Amino acid sequence: MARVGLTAERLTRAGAELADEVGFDQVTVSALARRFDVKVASLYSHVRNSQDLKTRIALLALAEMADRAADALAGRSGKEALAALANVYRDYAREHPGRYAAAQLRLDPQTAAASAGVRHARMTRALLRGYDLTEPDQTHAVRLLGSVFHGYVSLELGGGFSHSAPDTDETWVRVIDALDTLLRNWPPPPTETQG
Amino acid sequence: MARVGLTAERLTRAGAELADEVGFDQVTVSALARRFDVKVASLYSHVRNSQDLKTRIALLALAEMADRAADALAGRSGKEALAALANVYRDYAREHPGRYAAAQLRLDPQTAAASAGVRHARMTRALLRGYDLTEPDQTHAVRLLGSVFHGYVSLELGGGFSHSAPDTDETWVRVIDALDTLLRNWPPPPTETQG
DNA sequence: TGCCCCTGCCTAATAGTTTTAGGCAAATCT
DNA sequence: AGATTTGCCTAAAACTATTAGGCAGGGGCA
Repeated sequence: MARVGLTAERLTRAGAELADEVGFDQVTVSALARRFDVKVASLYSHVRNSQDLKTRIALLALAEMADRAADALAGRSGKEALAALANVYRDYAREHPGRYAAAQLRLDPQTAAASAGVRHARMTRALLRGYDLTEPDQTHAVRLLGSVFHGYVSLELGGGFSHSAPDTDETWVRVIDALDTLLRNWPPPPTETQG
Repeated sequence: MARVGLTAERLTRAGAELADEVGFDQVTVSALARRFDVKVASLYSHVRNSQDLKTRIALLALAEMADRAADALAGRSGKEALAALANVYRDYAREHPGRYAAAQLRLDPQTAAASAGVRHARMTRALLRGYDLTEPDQTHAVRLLGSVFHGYVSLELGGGFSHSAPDTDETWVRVIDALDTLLRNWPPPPTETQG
């Protein structure tokens, strides 16, 4: 009786909100059913299972971040683009900690390949065109940037930088500055050393 | 009957092994009881609850990593020390993915302050004495290194770098190289710009 | 050696989550 | 309106977490 109008999309969005409120690992089929004031079994017509639900939330988060990144990069290049992209991730994580955690979910290769994850990689690569890197070095740099962004954001979010001066905003601008410097002066591959 | 000899320490170690085998979030009081061939309730005399168990595993992992780091840093400085420390985290994460995940557990401030986490921060700072950084910049650099190490390791572990050439070992040495270069040429704080 | 007591592991019970199977009624189509 | 689809429900089984209380094994003591 009284159909609520559940769909996979509504469940995913509500799940994302729930994640931001109580943490991604607290997102449970039961909790979501409560939120819709509906019996638990009803959700299983729309999502295959708990894992499926979480995957959908992860994909939503990845897509949202990619959209923001695309917006942020439009019309920018060089350091400006670097800072804009960096801030996309950091801001998103602070506004949506649960979604950000969801985006870290390990996806199976098929799902990952079809996700917005590839857009992220492409955008980072596009950003690097503003610097002067040869092809293999570009990949190294993509990975470095991904590591710094993700590492910084997750440590900051996890409280790893708490209660220590100077504040994390200051560090953040200095880190971006440092990355910009580094990309401008990317060290050449070490020459073979003989044993 | 047949006392097995449970203690908090044995449970913690077994929990850590279990984490490495099946993943940290699959570490459950029930699974641990099964592993000791003991009823679930029996564990509750030794650990307060599931959260307590997980916290103990996290503390174990942090301590183990700090021990390895201390060993690795002994007698090294500069880039050699940087590479050694970086490899400690990466190697530990690859040998003990479950423990590494445990170490990411959010600890309450009290527990965190009493954990080996502070040793990690101290060692990173010690490493930076081999470079020429003023005090506030040292903190920024500590955070940057922590971000890169953690970010790289967790992305690599999560498959974020998979199936793309060049391989991740090569990127890793280039990233360390890049960090070394960066620390040698740390950009000065930007001068105030007027609006 | 025998007794006592403590502690360790047990049984029992409650509660929450996940998942499947099958039913009834509301919405939709003809 | 009648038929069909489909959305949400009840019921039930399995697993996890946690608490309360019981029994017996092993160490300490005479």
